[in-house]
Amino acid sequence: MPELPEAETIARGLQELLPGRRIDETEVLRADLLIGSTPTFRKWLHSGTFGAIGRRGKNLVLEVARSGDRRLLVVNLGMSGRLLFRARDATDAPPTHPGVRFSLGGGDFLIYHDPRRFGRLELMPESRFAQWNATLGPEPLDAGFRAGDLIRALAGSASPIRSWLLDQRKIAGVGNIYANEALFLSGIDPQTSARAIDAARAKQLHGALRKVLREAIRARGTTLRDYRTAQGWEGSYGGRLRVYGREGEPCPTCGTPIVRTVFGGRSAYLCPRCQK
DNA sequence: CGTGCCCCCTGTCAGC
DNA sequence: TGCTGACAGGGGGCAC
Repeated sequence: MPELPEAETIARGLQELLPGRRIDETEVLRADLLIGSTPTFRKWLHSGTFGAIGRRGKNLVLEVARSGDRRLLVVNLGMSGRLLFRARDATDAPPTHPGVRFSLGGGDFLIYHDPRRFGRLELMPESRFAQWNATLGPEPLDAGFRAGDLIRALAGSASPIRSWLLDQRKIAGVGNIYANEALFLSGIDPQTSARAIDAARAKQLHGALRKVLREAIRARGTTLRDYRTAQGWEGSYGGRLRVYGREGEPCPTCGTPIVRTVFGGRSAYLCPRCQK
């Protein structure tokens, strides 16, 4: 579910709510969501204090400090995960599938909710975090990520470009929605081999990726079904998607009906006229 | 090592 | 109404 814009939106929301809050207790209702031992997870977090909240790719990164030590709570939301701040005076219905509940004192909670349980939480010491961080590709919105970097990276791979974009080791944070949208904007067929994309087209792809990711962040992400911000709100980018989920609808550029194909086990949406 | 396929799990919806 | 199959934003493991 959540790709870079959704994770960024959640991180920004939590950054307003969590820093300085102490964890009184951690309840693990679904141990299969954790990487590592549940008792260690609970014990270490007990009396820890949240610091800065950020994101790496599609993952949320929550700093926790405890008696001079610092660890990173890394949360991957899978397809249906939510990381919700629930205030003491919340009146809406509580989450239906809570997996981990952090008591913040004063009756406030941070709740990890995940019906499908594809998500994972891992509490990482600094060294482990550095090792994990190194497995992920560059951040597409970083100023240091230049068109030239993308052009060089594409040259080595025979994979279809859509599959290449989904590989988190190549670029961090791009998922199926924004890969399809960026390929539409740059006029590239999703099945094109990565190394068959010339420099001019790759430069367009670089710009398109940054454009759609920035637009989506401004709209607080795309809610198709499960995604919610930390405050429980839906994202509004769904109505602005150009091709994703729009099989049979007219291409916004030329009016040709959008086509859905399946490869690599997932749907690709494209305009057969605009994307060659 | 790179790549493609299957599977993890639950909920929802279309079609019969 | 109720059953069945397809499908969903992700990613790890395995065979080739």
